[in-house]
Amino acid sequence: MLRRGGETPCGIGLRRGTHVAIGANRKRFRTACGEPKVNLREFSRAVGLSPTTVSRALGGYPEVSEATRALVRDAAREMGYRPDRRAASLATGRAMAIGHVLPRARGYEMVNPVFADFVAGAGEIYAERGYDMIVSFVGGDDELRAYRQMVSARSVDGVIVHGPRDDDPRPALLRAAGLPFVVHGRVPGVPEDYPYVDVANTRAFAHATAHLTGLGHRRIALVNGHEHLDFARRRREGWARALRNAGLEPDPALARAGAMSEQNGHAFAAELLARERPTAFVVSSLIMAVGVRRAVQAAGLTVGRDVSIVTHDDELGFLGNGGGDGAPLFTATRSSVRAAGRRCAEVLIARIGAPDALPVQEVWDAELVGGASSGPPPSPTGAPPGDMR
Amino acid sequence: MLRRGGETPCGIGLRRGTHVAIGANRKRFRTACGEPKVNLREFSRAVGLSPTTVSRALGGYPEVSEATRALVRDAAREMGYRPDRRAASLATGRAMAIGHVLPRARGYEMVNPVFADFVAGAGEIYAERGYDMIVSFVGGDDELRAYRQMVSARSVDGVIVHGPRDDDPRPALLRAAGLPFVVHGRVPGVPEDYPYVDVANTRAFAHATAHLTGLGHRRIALVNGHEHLDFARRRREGWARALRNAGLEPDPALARAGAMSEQNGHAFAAELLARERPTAFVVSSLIMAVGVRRAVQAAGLTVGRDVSIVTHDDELGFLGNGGGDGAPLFTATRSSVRAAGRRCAEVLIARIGAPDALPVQEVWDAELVGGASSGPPPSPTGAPPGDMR
DNA sequence: GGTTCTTTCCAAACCGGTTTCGATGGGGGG
DNA sequence: CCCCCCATCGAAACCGGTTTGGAAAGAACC
Repeated sequence: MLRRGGETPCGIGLRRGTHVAIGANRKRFRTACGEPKVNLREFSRAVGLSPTTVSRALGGYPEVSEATRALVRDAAREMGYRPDRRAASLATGRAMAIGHVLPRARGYEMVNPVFADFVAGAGEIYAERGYDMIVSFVGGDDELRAYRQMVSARSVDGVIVHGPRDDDPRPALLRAAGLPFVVHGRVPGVPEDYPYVDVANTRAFAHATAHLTGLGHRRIALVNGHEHLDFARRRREGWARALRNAGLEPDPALARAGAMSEQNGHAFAAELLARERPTAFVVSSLIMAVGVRRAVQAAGLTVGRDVSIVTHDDELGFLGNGGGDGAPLFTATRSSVRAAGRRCAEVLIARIGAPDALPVQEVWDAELVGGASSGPPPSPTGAPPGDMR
Repeated sequence: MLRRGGETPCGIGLRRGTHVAIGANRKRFRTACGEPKVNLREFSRAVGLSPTTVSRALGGYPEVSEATRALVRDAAREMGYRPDRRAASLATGRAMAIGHVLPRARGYEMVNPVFADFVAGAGEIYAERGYDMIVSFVGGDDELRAYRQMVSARSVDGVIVHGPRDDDPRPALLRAAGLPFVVHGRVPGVPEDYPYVDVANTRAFAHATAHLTGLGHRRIALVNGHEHLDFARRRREGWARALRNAGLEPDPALARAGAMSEQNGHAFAAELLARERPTAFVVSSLIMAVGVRRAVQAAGLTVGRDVSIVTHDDELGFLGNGGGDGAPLFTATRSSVRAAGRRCAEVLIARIGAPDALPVQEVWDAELVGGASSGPPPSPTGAPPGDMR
C-alpha cells in the first residue's frame, strides 16, 4: 500500500503544501471528523495562561496559586480538555498502563473464566489510580512475543504474570528488560526473589483431603487443572500429602488433570466413577465441580451421601457456592480470586513507584467451609452404593 | 507530594543541571534500571543510516531499496529495536488501540462471563492486526466518565459498545466525539444508523418457545437477564410472541429477570416451581440454566421428563453443552459469542479505516439444537408431576 | 555530453504534552 | 529606601517517533 501523501484517519486525502499549511489542514480535518478536541496550546491560549502554567495547574504542582488552579480546572471541565495520554506518556516516561497477557489453556481455545474475575479485581484498582489495563489473549509461541512487544514498545509500566508454570521464561525476560512485574502464584524452580500473591494451595488441598479422610473416605479422586501449572501441582501435592498422612498411598489412577471446564469435570468424574469407584472427589474449581456433580448424578448417585465432593471456590461472581441463606452447596476451600486481582494490582503499582524495594510476597490461606457436598462414605463394607435409603 | 526535581521511574533522585546534562542523566538512569532500550536515533546511527530511512524501512514504505530494508530489519531484530508505541502513536495520530468498557450487572459486582469470551474473540483479531486492547471495568456513573476519558485522552482509535440498553447515552456521545464504534447488539429507541453485530434474539426465543408449545407445554416460564438490556427485552418479546401464536397469554408471573448468574437461575426457578408450577423453562444463558437444573432436581423432578428446559448457548469455552459425542445436554439456541467478538473487532477496524463507509449491520440467526432437556409435558391432565415412571 | 527522470536518502518540522531554568513582581526586614 | 526572598508564571528544551520537501547520485534519453 502506498502511503506517501497518504490519508488522515478521517479518510480524506491530504494535499501537499508547506508545513504550516499542512498543520492547518490537519486541524481542519480533525474538526471535519467531528472531534472537538482541544490541545494544550489552544486551551492555554483560551484561558490566557501559558502551557506551562496550565500543565502545572492540572498536574497539581505547587507553583501555581490556588486561584489560578481553580480557574484552569473549571475551564478544563467546561471545554472538555484533558491532556493527550500518549503525549503525556511520552514526555513523562510513564505509560500509565499495566499489561495482562492472558494465556489460553494448552491445546484449547479456552480462556479460563477465573481470569475474568481476577482481571476485574485488578481493574478496580487501576481505575482508582488512573492506570489503563492492556489485555492480550495469546496462545503458545505468541506469548513471549506479546511480552517482548510490551517491553520494547514501552506501552506498559508493568505486567501481571498469570499462570506461572514449569520452566517459565517470563520472570527472566521481564527482569532482564527491567519491567516491573507481579506474579499471581509462584514460579516453580526459581528462587523466590520476585513479588507475588498466591494462595496456599498445598495446604488448602491437604485440608480438603484430610477432611475427607477424617470422614472415613479411602478412595479420594483428584480432579485438577493442568499440572504443568504451578497451582495445580501444589494442589496435587496437598492431596498426596494428606493421603499419606492418613496412611494411604496416592494412586495416580485416581488423579485427572486438564483444562478447568465443566466438560472436563464431567468427563474426568464419569471415567473415574466407572473405573475406579472413588467415594469422594477433590476438585480444583467450582466450574469443574459442577461437571463432577453432573457425572455423579448421571451415575444415579447422590452428592454428599453416596459421593462427597470438596472443591476449591474462587468466589466467582457468576457462579456462587450458595451460603447466602442456607449452607454452602459444596464443601470448599475458599479464596477470592477477585481480591487477589486487586492485591496484585496494588502491589504492582507500588513496585512501579519503587522498583528496588523488597518484593511483596503474600500467601493467602484458603478457608475450608463446610457444605452439603461432603459426608461419610456410604458403606464401610464397600457394597455398591446408591440403593440405601 | 512534591515532585519538583523529582524522581525518575528508577527511584533515583535527579540532580539539576543543564539540559544536555539532564538528557545524559536520563540515559544513564535508563540503563541503570536494566533497560537496554535503544531509541531510533541511536539505532539509526548504529546502522549508519538516517532516522528517516530507518523508519521508512521498518514501516514498509517503498522509498527505500530492498537491500537497505533487509539490512535495517535484520539489525532491528538483532538489537531488539522496536519503535516506541507512544511516540509512533503521537506522530501518526493513530493510537493502535481499541477500548472495551465492560459494564457490571446493575447492583451487582458481577462481571458477566459472556464478556470474557467475547473479548477473547476480539483479542484474536487485535493480535492479528497489531492493535492493543484497553479494557476498563466500571459500574454505574463511572461508565460515561470512562468513555469520555478514552475520547479526550485519545488513548484509543475506537470502542466496542457492550450491552446496549434503554436510553443508552453512549452512541450519541461517541458520535459527537467522532470516535468510531461498533455495538454488540442493538440500541433500543434510536435509528439503526450505526454499525452493529447482533443475534436474532426475538426470533431465537420465539423458536425456543414454539418448540415447547409444540410439545404441548402451556405453562412456560422465562428466566431472563436484566430487561433494561436490549437483548433480554427482545428475548422476552420472542417468548411472548410464540405464546400468543399458540393461543396462550404470556403471564408476567411466569417471567423473572436478573443478572445472569447460576445463583439467580436457581433462585428464580425455585421460586417459580414453588408458586407457578411451570412445566418448562426458557432460559437466557447456559449459566442460568445450570442453576435452573439444580432447582428442578432439588424439587425432586427430572429435567427433560418432568420439566423441560430450553436455553440460549453462547458456546462458552469453559461451559459447553455437550454434543461432542452424545446429544447436547440442553435443547438450546446456539450462537457463538466468541465469533461475535471476532466479527465486531473486524468491523470496527474496518470502520476506523473508513469512518464514512456504510455501517455494517449484521443479525445472526441462532440455531435451535435439540438436546435431552426438552420433551412433552409430564401429564396433560395437570396432575402433579414427579411420580410417574 | 547535457538534461531529465528515478531512486535513495536526509534535515527539519511536526505530534502534544512535561519539566527546567529564568524572569518578574510584591512583601518584609534592616 | 534598598536589598533580598518568595510566590508565581513563561520560554524553550526535551520525549521518540513520522512525514514532508528537497537534495544527491545514478540511469535513461535526446
